Amino acid sequence: MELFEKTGKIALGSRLRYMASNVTDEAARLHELYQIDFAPKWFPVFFVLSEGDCKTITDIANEIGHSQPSVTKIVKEMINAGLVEDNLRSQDKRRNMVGLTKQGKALWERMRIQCIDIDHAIDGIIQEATHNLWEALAEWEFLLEQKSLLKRVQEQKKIRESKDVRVVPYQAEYRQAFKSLNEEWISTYFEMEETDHKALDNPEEYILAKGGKILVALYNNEPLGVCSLIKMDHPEFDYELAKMAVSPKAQGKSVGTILGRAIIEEAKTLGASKLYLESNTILKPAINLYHKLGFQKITGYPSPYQRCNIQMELDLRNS
Amino acid sequence: MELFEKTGKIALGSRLRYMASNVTDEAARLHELYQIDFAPKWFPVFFVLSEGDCKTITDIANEIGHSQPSVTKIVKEMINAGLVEDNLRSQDKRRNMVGLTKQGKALWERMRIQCIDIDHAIDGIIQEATHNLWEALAEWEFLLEQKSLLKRVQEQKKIRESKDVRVVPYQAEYRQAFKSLNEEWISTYFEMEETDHKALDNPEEYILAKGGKILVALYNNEPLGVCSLIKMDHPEFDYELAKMAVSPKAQGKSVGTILGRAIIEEAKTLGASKLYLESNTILKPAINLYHKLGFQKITGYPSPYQRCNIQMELDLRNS
DNA sequence: AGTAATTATATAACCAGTTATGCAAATTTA
DNA sequence: TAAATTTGCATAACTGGTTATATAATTACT
Repeated sequence: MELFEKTGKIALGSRLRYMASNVTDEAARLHELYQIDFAPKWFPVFFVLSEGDCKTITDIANEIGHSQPSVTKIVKEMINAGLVEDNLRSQDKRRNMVGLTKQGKALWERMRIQCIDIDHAIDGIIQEATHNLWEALAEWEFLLEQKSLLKRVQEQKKIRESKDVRVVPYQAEYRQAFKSLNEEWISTYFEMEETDHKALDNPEEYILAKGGKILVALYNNEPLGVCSLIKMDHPEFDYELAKMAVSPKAQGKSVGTILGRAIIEEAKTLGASKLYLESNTILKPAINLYHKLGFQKITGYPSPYQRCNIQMELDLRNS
Repeated sequence: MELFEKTGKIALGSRLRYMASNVTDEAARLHELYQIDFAPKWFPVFFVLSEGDCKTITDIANEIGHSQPSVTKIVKEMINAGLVEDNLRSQDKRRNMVGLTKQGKALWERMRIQCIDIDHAIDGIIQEATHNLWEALAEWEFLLEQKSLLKRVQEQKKIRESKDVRVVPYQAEYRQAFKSLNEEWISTYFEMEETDHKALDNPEEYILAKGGKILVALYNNEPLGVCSLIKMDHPEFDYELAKMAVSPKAQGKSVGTILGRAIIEEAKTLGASKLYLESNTILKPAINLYHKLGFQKITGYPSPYQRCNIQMELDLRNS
């Protein structure tokens, strides 16, 4: 199929289905070649039953990775074909124990020969090819079990989108965003306090004029994250990292990380040696982010905020 | 799936189907991730329409390798979703020209980004894996087009079965087979002649007693092929290769070749230096076999058989 | 020009699987 | 020990495809 070269790997599913149906069609004709009256779809059930004892419908389904109703249907067909018997010995009357009939066992003996021929034929193709399809499938089953395709694509999306996040200094046009993004999370988890209102209603005066800094993260020119450094009058700490807020719309774009790293760089260029922050352990993603950025938990400083139950610091002289 | 390791490569079809369904399921969830209201099965149609102009149902079906009714259904669904318009300009009123709507084109632009992420994600798996599934599929498509799986298995069957063919010297128990196998082909294509009756009714006297040899090919102890060397009283030729017959039941087991090689070996151990045979060009498979065994066409010797229109020789001193 | 053959599509019926559901038997819990 | 839950299976309805077939429009052939 030429199409697959054009679409790219997004058509992997279609390509697999296409190959599967080709192979299955040929398998059907193979049974004719060996003059065996056998539907290819019976094979997995037939195989597990050939291993010996009788089994329940559900056990077979689990072993072959089909749904239970699918096995029920196949077993019914195989009973009609005389290959399989059901309701074999079991005291549990819900269970339907299924096993091969004499005829089924005899057919299996003939089938094994056919399997060997097919195995050789497929090995032949593997020899001819430079890429081993059989091994590739086994490997992919493993790799996708480890980390699903969905997860892998999600990661790619994040990488791509985070490339489109720009961090810019605060300007008057972002005052509304600075306020609403912060109000959103504060009023969701806590109550707005007096100190919040002061800083959010007039950041120019309460943050910038006092030597602080505000950064805004833009995605498609829309402000989706904000963050500020507030100048502290403290023997140890130069700035407080505060009023960090990221819109829920921006999830999965690493906006928090990008903004955090940018504000730390900003602090460094301002000549800061130690940063301080206060938060609440209820905000798990935020705490995780601070940790990732290098902040360490500290204790014993007074806070103007009621909601604060954790304090952290970042020593910039280390890095 | 552990099963696939146990069944061997005969389950290739199942394994492919299993992987295809896994990948397709994840694809469906991917569209959710990107908040696109889109059924994965629409993708091939959507893709070919995105390439530009509108197309007929049948053209689309051919391009994506689906049946025409499948495309009819998909197009209908996409019309309901507002992505596609039908009955676009065409003077031929049988044709249903289909193209993307504005909305469809807009969706394609968003989708392209998604495709890139998926491509990257799949490339990532390919990097992790040692066997390249994508390339393997492309290669297999090519190799199976060159020679179908059916044909390849047929070849393996032939190789295996020809190993079970045993060649043994003539014994009285094979007299009936020697006669009937020869009568079968002679009376199908020609008339039985006087010379035939003599040799077939009493091979001990007319062939063996005169220093000739008869070999019988057995498959599962059943005589399915016969062949004889008849001592010639001739300055150039030592023996005539004659009364070679293979049952139609034995087709695809290389019985003819095996028997031919055996009788040539026999002639060598008898010290023969040149073999002779007569046949008819109507028997193409036989002539091919003689050729394969090394016989060369010659002319100008008298024959007791009416049906003979070609004569061949094999010089044993060459090999 | 009229008939026959071909083409493009829609529709119906099927196929190999799925999920959803209901029922009876068995097991667990109170 | 009775009630609640779980288990095993059959059945029904759906899905994404298929083949077979009917019909209308077009083209080819007297």
